[in-house]
Amino acid sequence: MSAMDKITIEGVRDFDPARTFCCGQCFRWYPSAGGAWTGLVGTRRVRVLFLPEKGGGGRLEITGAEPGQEAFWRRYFDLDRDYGEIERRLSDGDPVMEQAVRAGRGIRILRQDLWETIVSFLISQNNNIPRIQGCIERLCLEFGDPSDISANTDLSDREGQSDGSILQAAIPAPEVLAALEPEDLSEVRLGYRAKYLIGTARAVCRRGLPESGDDLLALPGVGPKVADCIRLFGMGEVDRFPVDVWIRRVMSRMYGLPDRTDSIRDFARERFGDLGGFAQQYLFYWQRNAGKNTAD
DNA sequence: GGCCAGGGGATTA
DNA sequence: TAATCCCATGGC
Repeated sequence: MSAMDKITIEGVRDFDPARTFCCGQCFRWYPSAGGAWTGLVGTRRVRVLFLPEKGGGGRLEITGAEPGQEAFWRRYFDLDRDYGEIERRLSDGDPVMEQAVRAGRGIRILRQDLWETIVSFLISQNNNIPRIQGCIERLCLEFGDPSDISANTDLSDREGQSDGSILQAAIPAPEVLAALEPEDLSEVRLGYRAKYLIGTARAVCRRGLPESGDDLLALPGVGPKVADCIRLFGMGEVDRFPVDVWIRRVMSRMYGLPDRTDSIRDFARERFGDLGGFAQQYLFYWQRNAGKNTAD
């Protein structure tokens, strides 16, 4: 482990870190100085900077990543998938998606750890993103293993000053959470989600992590929406189209659909097919940033 | 299938 | 100060 651990990946195309980290799929990436982003993946804290080059591609610098781990990061950022092709296919013949893709060009679907994804989206239910992030940070700080920091990955530009309370520790292991009672989590302020988290941790300790998406619905606190998020972000099922209030809003407004989850999911399966997950991310980001868009 | 409590906090009226 | 909303689920 060196103070200068860094991986550089050349020839990266169709990647916009800010959009990727702000499209609702992940909660542990924060803006850093100079357009970089600092995040925690597993126990590893890294800083990511994308440097565009002439010709469309660019160079991805991952500070704090161990040399030799390039394959892991290529997979995490889904770098071997052709997102330019996905953006073209979704835009073709669909003026709504054309706009959504234009607003969200460069979004990638991260391949996140399954347990982290389960914990994150259990907490996310009926909740807003800043508070989800706060809950996760408090949970990790109190019960998680300390972050593995091998290089300078300070959060030097968050709200203008560094913040020593975020990205300090990893998501707690299932065994750790399974041993808790809801009152032990009171300071994390999860509300009614605390009992879901503990119940799910106990189920995972008994039966292991779910291997199929259909097994997710047996976990306490996991319904259709949360299961779709876990399948899309944690199990690589990129055809999943999670329907939440933002998606309902944009779909009913732009496609004239009735504001009902079932009909929206049916429409998405018909229209987007195996690209449903990508379409969902462009639409979610577009709707969330409606009115404050620079790319459109 | 519809209704509503569950927690908490930010935003809006 | 009160009402409303937020990447829902579970129980009735």
